[in-house]
Amino acid sequence: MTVTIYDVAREANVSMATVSRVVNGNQNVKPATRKKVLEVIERLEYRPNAVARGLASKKTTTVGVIIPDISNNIYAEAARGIEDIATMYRYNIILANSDQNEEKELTLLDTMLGKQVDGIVMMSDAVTPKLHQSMEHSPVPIVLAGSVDESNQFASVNIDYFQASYEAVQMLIENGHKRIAFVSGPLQYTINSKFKLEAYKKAIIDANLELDENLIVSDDDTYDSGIEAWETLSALDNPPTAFFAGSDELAIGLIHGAQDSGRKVPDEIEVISFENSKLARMVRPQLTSVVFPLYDIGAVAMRLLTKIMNKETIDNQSVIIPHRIEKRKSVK
Amino acid sequence: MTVTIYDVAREANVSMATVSRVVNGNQNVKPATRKKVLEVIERLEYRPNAVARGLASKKTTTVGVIIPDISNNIYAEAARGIEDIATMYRYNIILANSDQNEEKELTLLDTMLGKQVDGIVMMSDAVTPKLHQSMEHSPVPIVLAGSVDESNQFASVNIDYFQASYEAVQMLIENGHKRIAFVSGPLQYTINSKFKLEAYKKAIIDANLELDENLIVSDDDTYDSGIEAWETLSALDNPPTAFFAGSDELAIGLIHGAQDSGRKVPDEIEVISFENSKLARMVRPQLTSVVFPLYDIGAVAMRLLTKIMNKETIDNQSVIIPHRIEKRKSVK
DNA sequence: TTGAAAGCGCTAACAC
DNA sequence: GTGTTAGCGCTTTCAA
Repeated sequence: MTVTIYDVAREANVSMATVSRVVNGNQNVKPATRKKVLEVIERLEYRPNAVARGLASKKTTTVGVIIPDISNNIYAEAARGIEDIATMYRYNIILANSDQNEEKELTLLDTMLGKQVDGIVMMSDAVTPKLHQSMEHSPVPIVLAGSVDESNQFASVNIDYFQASYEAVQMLIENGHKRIAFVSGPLQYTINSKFKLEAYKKAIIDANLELDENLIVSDDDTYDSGIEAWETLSALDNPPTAFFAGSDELAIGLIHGAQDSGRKVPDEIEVISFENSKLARMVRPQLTSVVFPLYDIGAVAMRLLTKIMNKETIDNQSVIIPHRIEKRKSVK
Repeated sequence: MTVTIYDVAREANVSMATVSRVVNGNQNVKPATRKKVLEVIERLEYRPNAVARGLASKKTTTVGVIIPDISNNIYAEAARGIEDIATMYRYNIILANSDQNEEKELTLLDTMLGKQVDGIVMMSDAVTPKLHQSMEHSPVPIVLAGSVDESNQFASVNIDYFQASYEAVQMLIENGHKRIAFVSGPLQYTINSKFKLEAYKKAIIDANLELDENLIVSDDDTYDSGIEAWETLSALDNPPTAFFAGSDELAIGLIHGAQDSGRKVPDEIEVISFENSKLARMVRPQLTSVVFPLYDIGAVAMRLLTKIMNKETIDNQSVIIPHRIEKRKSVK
């Protein structure tokens, strides 16, 4: 029914081996033979079976991608970067959502390894010990994208979250603010707890400002949480006049909260975000934001993975991409 | 090196067939035997090779997903719906972006079929004749998600775009507007040209309003296009007072354009959108919008695909999901 | 430059 | 209940 390599071999009066050679671009085939085989392939509409090929060659030219949630813009952006580079190197991608749930992450890892992927790009906001251990046992290379493994044992691609956050808070400090809040996503996420928060604290302390725990709020990274954060923080006896938001949605929530209670941004209230998604330009005032270049991170991670799969020597497993702050109108 | 079914058979003193049976949950295995095998599997950390399994069984438990662009929220939402249901039925997903480019769509189809996917979910804003033909030749089932095939030859999941659009325009008409603009995404997309636009025209004509071609603007579905559309339309001698926007970004661009030139929404200008992404709640005023339930469409499409792959009888290949309009503040 | 043949790791009759 | 065996469709030595 389906045409196999054997069928074209027979029709072309050559052996399977020869057909295999022309299909795989092996040069050791006489041009005339190649031509003949190619014609038969065309005529029979032969399409190589990648599964059989994978079994024989032990390579599937597909990589696994485990991300928390594809419907979240930040991860979708990274996924696009990963897929673009994968395509460029002729890999396909098996994509799955973990919802940042350790058990799912473990199952997915196992499933993908069962499917014999040649490598894995992983995004996880919290590399737990168990996950870490499973990853160590992987027979194929894994690279972390926009995800921090504190043991520094895996290949990874990130920006300098601490430095970027420090600069963001500093910008607010330089504008004269004494009461600066940090409105964060989940503190279970390594990046939030170990970098953004720590950088916030250090910037405050370095500037001899009072570090007030009441000014640190954490919930999820959503718009509604931003609005809520505004409400609780603005109700303080001595409310903040500036905000360092962990995400664009949080920042927008904060801004809308402020505006809805008649405060002017940035005249009275200043907000700096950490993300710079396309949302940043779609609010008034437009967001000043640390740029978290997810597309690039995904792309670089995938490129790194191809190198490792290809056994090229890697100079640096822990890639740090340069960051910058995009200045717009939510900060003076 | 890697442990195979043969290794566990040997260690457990049973045949490969028996191991295969326990791995596949076949009931014809004595409990004691099963237990013994399971222990060996655990001890040896045996992980079945899905590629070998796929070659032998001719099923890969993976489906292909071809979408225009995963970094676009609308498609990401659908992808999430697809993946959730796929996971539920133990399928994995090979995801690829077509950029709505016919050639890429064709190549991707071919690649995925080569990888022996068991089925395909396809999103394409324009099913061209060539694409149509390739899809017809697919040896595995294909279902269209949020995509219209006018021949109605393939399984598909959609909403009633025409009716939904008609209702949207009608809402504006009922609010007394005489000059209503249609600000659309690309008119090459079937949904835009055959449904939204046609419904707009019919609603205008049915209400005995003047159908003015100057009020029909098409570019891409972006925020910036929305702003531009505002600029060109508001510069008209007899500018529109209401807008039917093809997407949330377009609607937000329109609103910001209006607000930036001092117009009040919805007091002076009313806008209704077609999408209802989470952006709809993140603008002031919040968007009134036709809801385009992409997550559901993806989920239902995948569910439909599982049924077809499973050779269940399908009562209706062309599923139409109910639609509704979410009323918020951009329309009075 | 080409062919023969031995797997790759598993499933699925079929036999016992 | 369990084992034997013949593939699944291809790659990859090894010879010629």
